Amino acid sequence: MTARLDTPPGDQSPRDNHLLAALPAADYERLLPHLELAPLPLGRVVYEAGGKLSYVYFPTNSIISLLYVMEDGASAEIAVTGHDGLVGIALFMGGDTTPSRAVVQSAGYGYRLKAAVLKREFELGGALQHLALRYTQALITQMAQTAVCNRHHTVEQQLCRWLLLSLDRLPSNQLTMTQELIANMLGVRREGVTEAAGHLQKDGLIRYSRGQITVLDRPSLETRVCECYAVVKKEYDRLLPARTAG
Amino acid sequence: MTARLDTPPGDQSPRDNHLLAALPAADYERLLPHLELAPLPLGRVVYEAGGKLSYVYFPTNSIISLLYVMEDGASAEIAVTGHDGLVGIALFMGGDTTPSRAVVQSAGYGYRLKAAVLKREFELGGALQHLALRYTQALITQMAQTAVCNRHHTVEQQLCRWLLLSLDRLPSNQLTMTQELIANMLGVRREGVTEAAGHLQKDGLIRYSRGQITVLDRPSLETRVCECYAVVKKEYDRLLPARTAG
DNA sequence: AAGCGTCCGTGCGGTATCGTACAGATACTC
DNA sequence: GAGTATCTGTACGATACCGCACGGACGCTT
Repeated sequence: MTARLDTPPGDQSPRDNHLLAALPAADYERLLPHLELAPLPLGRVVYEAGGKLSYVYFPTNSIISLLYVMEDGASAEIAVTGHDGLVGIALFMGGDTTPSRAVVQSAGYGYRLKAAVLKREFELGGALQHLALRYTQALITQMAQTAVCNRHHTVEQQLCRWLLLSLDRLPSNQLTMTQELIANMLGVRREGVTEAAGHLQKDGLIRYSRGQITVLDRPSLETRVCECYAVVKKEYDRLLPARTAG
Repeated sequence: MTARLDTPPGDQSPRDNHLLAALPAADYERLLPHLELAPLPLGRVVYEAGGKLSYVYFPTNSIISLLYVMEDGASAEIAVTGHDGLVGIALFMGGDTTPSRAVVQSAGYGYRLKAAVLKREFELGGALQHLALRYTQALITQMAQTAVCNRHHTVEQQLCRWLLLSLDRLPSNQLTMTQELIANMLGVRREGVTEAAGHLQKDGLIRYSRGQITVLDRPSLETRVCECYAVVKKEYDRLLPARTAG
């Protein structure tokens, strides 16, 4: 299957990203000329582990995974970002690079900003700095909770968490993702995902077919998920602005 | 056993903390009047999950664990901080609090700064801001690697990682820590730690007795540890200054 | 409509870790 | 120096997940 973008660029606005949407008019307009719309097809590596970042990305309707790939090829998702955040925190944190990789998990679009432009804006100490740092703290919570979840919870619980985190960053209740890929994200066997997803399907929570997952019963999903999801969600809600109107 | 501090306060200097040590004289002297020496006995909860932080701590010879405790009481260590960093990043990140707890894992001392003082200094956008942000990025790497390690590596590998991370933050090759407590940190059973530590002891890498661990053969520990330790160490070395002379 | 690649389901033995229970050993207390 | 609390070692069945193998189902291509 070819990775196809399901939304035409015409529908996009930088304000679809919650961080950009929360900027005061003055800051926003200062950045606007520098914001480039970037198509983000499934599987695109936004930046490689250890590679120097030349842009930060503000996703709109796409989802980006932060993934760590080990020496032996095994992998694990560290965190996930969508319209609620940005990709490339290492730029303003001062390290310029990270040991993890950023890869498009759900195709869509985002706006990107040249590294130098972002750094300059960040150094002003204004709204963008505050938003970026608060977002980073939310991201930290997500990573911490991922660590806890990896230690203590079952594959099925983790799958529920993963589905809900993805759903929160998508416009519909449908996502395009094979079990193989989910297994890579969760760092488990593909068969483990098959089994867990089978349970959820049998109980009517989701429908699964050849890389298309439809969530049918979100409330039930939330009863099966571990506490990790709620902890992360609550922190995001607390720390970050919801999407403000146009 | 009572928690006893094994170093008298007289030996302490704020410059023993690498972040404080890296501050230019002007910045350092501005902070100095506000720095209070704080004894940090074993087990002391520096801040509680969800609680408001009133201080940031700059450990000197103590080690602080960031620990997440689940609803059912199970726990997992998210990251660890010593003379290389600071405790309380939520203050300058803007969230004021975090869902995890900070607890003293190895007794010693630290210097603390009132929240308001730290925030003010941070807002200046000077050396402290840069150092704090770079440290935060290093911490993020540690958390990410903890997540990966929890997913993919054995208890023995994780124990080695944990020992090495602790050792790097201590002046001697000896640490005071029961297997029970280590198990809480790693989020595994106490018996799992007993078994793993038994292997290491049998092979002469460590000596273990009633809460006293002596590392006898650090090089061998480094051959048994998973890649996670080196990844974290390398990022800390890259991002942060080593201790500069007094 | 035949062929082929991808994706999903299943089965089975192997292993790491869990939960529980208990016994021995070391240090502190009185 | 007897008693007690704490810490460490051991054992054993239960369980979740792994590694591997293979079969079947779906969908695209020609």
